[in-house]
Amino acid sequence: MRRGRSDRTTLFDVAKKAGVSPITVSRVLREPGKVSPELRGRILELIEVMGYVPDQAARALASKHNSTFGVLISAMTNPAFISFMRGIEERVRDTDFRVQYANTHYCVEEEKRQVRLLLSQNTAGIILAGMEGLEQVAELLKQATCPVVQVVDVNLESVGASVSIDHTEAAATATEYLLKCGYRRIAFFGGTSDERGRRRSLGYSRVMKKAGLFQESLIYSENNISAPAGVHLLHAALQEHPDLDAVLCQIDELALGVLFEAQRIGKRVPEDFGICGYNDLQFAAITQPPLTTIRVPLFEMGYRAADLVIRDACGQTKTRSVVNMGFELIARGTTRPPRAVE
Amino acid sequence: MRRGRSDRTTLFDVAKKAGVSPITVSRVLREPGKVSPELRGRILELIEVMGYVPDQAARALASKHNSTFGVLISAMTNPAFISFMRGIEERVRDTDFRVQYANTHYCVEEEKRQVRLLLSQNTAGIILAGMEGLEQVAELLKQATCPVVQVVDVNLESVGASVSIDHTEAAATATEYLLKCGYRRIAFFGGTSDERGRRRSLGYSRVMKKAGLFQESLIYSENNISAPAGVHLLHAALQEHPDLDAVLCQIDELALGVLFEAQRIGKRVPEDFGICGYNDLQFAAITQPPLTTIRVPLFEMGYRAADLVIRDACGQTKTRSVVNMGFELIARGTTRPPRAVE
DNA sequence: CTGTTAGCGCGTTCAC
DNA sequence: GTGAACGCGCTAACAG
Repeated sequence: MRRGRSDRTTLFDVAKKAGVSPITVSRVLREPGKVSPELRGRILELIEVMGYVPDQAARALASKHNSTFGVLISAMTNPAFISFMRGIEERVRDTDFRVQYANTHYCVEEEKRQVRLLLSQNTAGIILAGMEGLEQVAELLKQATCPVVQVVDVNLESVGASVSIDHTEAAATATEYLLKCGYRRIAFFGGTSDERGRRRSLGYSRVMKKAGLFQESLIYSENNISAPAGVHLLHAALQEHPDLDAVLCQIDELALGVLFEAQRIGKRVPEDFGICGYNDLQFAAITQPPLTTIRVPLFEMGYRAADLVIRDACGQTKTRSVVNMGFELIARGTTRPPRAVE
Repeated sequence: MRRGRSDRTTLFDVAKKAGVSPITVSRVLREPGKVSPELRGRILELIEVMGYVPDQAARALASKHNSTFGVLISAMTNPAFISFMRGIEERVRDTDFRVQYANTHYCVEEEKRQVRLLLSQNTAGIILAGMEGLEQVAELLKQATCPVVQVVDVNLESVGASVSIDHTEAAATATEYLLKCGYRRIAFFGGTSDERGRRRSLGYSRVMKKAGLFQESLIYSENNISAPAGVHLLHAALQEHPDLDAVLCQIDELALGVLFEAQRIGKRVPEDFGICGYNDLQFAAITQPPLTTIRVPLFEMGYRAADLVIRDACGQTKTRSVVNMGFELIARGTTRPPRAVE
C-alpha cells in the first residue's frame, strides 16, 4: 500500500497560518455564516493558496456521517440500468452527496459483501437495484440505520422504502396485447438470473393460462441476456414450435436479436410474427419495423430512489415510502394492429 | 444529516469481550498469522457473533491509506464503457480494493470537482476514462501521489500511466478498408463532445484527403450519440449528398441507426451502401447483415487499467507505463468484399 | 462570533 | 505472540 502525502496541508496548518484556531477554519467550510466576513475571506484565500483539501476520512470519523451513498446494481451491463443511473446522478448533482456504484454480478454473496462494506463505511444510504438474495440481504439491511431504498417488483416486501414497477402486471398487459393482436403461439424469452424477469414470466403465464394457451415449453431463458441470445432463443424456439407466431421478450435487447433473426429467416414482422420488448430502450423507436415494447420510467425511478435516500438522510421524511412508478405499453410496428373485438 | 448508530460494535467492544487488547483483534483481521490459532479462532467467532464491522473511516485515518480507487468516466451511458467497467471489476474481484465510479457528463468542471473529491479521500488511485479537460485536470493530477491511469488516445500525453488505443489509426484503417471495398462518397458520423471521436475523425480525414475524396461536409456530428442519432444523421447526409455510398460511424450504435434507416429507405446494404461501426458491441455480430466494425479490446483495457492502479498502489511497479492495446478490423456483411487490386 | 477540551475508531511504534 | 501509549485530522459540545 502506498502512503498518502504525509506533507498534505491540514486544517491545522491553515489555522496556524491564519492565526486562528482550527475550529474556525472548519466552520468557514461548513457554517460560513458563523464566521465574520473579513476573517472568512482571509481564511478562504489561505485555503485556496495553500491548496487545502479536507480529509474525508477524518471528517467521517469525527462527525459520524458520510455524504456518499451506495448503489448496488445486479448488472451494470444491463442497459436498462443506465437510464436508472442517470436519474440518480441528476438528483445528486448540485448536492453534496456522492454516489458509489457497486456491481453485484447477480451474486448473493457479492451482494451481501457489498452491503457489509457500505455499512462499514457508515454510508449515508443504500439503493438496492438488484434483488437476488433478498431474504439474505434483508437480514443485513435490517440492522442498517441509514435509509435503504429498494428498487423492486411492487409486490415484493422491502426492508425500507421502495421504488418499483409491477413487473407481473406489465408482462400481463403485454401478453394480453399480443393476444388481442391475434397472435396465439406466444413464447416468453427471459433470463434465468433476474428476479424481475421471473416476475414478468409470471404475468405472461397467468394470461396465457387464462386464455388456455399456456405451455411450459414456450418459456425460454438464457443466462446472458443480449441481442445474440435473442437470436439463439428464437432459433431454438422455432425448432420446437415451428408454428410460433410471437415472442414477448424480457428486455429490448433480446427483441433486437429476435427481430434480426426473424428477418434473416424470412419471417414477415409483424404479419406472420409479432415481437414485444421491454424497457423501451433508445433503439426501440428506430428498428425496422419499430419495436412494440413496455416503457418503464427508468430515469424517474433513479431520480426518485436517490431523492428518497437524500431526503431521508437529511431527516426530512420517512423511510418506508412505497412508490409505484407505473408502466406504459408502446405499440409500434413489430406487432399487428389489435383486432376490434376478440 | 443522520447519525450512524452510536451503539455500533467497535474493535474495542470485541476486545473487551474477548479479554484481550484491541490491537489483537485488529491483527486477527489484518495479520492473522501473528496471532495464535486458538485466540484467533475465538476472536473470529466473537466478531461474527457480535456483528462487528470495521469502520473504514477510522481505518483510513489511522493508516493513511484507502483501499478504494476512483474511475472517472465521461459518460456511463456509453455502452462501450460497460465492457471497460467489467474489465475493471474482473481485476478487482477477490482483491481488497473497491471501485468508485463517477460520471463526469463530458464536463470539465465536473471532472475537476470529482478529481478533487477523490484526492480529498486519499484515494488509492484514479482511472481517468474521460479526457475532456485534459490540460486543466492534468494540473490537479500532477499533485496526486496516488497512481493515475488514463485511458486515452495513444498520441496524447498523459500525466501518469496510460492504457490506450490509437483511435486515429483505427479510423484510418477503417476508412482505407471502405475505399478498398470500392466505396467513394464516404461520410463520417461522430459526436461533438468526445475526444476519442475527434481522434477518429482525424484518421478518416487523413485517408480521405490522401485519396483525393475529402470533403468537409461529409463529416457529421451530433451531441447525443445513439441509434436514433444514426437515423437522423443518415437522413441529413443523404439530403446533402444523395450519392453517398458509405458511412463510417464513430460507434456501433450510430451504425445500428444507419442500418435501419438504410433499410427503411430501401438502400441495399452492402451492395449500394456500406456501413462500418466502431467497438464491436455485442449486437454487431447479429445485425442483418452483420456489422463490419473496429474491435477494440474494451474489457482488456479496463482490466489493464485496474491492474496498473492496483499494482502501483501496492508499490510493485512504475507509474508511467504506456500500454497500447491495439485494435482489429472485423469485416462482416455491411461492407462489400474488398477488391483484389485498386 | 471565536476558542477550548475532548474524543471519533483504528493502526503504528515500540515495548514486553 | 501480545500489549500500552499515542496520534491520524477533524468536529461536537460547551464556554466565553
